[in-house]
Amino acid sequence: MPELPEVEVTRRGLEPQIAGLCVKSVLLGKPLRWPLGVDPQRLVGRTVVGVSRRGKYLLIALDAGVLLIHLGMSGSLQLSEGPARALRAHEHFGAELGPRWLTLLDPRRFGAVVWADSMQSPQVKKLLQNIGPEPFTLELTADSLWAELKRSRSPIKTVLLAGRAVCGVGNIYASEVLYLARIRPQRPANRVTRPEATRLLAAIRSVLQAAIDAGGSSLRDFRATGGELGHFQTMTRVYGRAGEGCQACGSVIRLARQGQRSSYFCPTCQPR
DNA sequence: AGGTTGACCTGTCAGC
DNA sequence: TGCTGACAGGTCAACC
Repeated sequence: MPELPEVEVTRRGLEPQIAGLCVKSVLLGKPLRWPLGVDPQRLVGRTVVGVSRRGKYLLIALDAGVLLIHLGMSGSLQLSEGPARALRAHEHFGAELGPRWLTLLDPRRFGAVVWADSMQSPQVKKLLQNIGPEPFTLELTADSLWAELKRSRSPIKTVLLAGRAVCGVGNIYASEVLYLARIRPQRPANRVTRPEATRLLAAIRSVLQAAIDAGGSSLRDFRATGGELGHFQTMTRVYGRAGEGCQACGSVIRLARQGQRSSYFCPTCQPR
């Protein structure tokens, strides 16, 4: 589930609540995508310095080392008051931070919790090396985005999901972004025009910012760290709306399969 | 090398 | 009610 907005909503909720707190205990549940990479006991005694984000990874910086957390398809972090307690169903990581208890709830277990001694560690570099520029950085421009798109003949939707041209755009927001930019998801990336690249970058920023402001999308189970549901899913213009009328022109929104993912688009507003 | 496909895992829902 | 298959927000290794 979690795309960049959900991860960012999580980060914003988490950082002020855990910065400065000391790790008192750690519990592990079933294995996730990768092993933790450290004896949980070595985390005990460390202090949280800050929480940042790179793409869809959350980075919890400790006074020694860093925890990388990925929410996968179904993960969310929950923070509650009170001491450590046993992990419940689908909770696969728990950390007692000062007076609080942080858990990763992830039914499908596509998520990850990885410890590294620093951001320079080979494992961290490997995990983060293929992540493209952050959507809100100034170094990402219509020109640089267009140059990246020129390099691929794959469908533009596929290229957005790959995260090399720009990171953080997942399956929901890719459909929304391409609708706003008026580009058909199936269009080969290298046939996106320069004016379209300008619209595309504006759409990426606009859609992701709106989703962050809305607290993310809670299609099934996403919740912010305090348990709040996001409501961007009620604001989508095409995602999940096959058969409905386009808000702009009234054409029937279509569903197409690309790879194993669903894409939604307006056949009139988004030319091939 | 770039592009495509399947695999990972579990829950939910529609259809029979 | 119970079974089966399709589908779900993301990567990543293995193949053409």
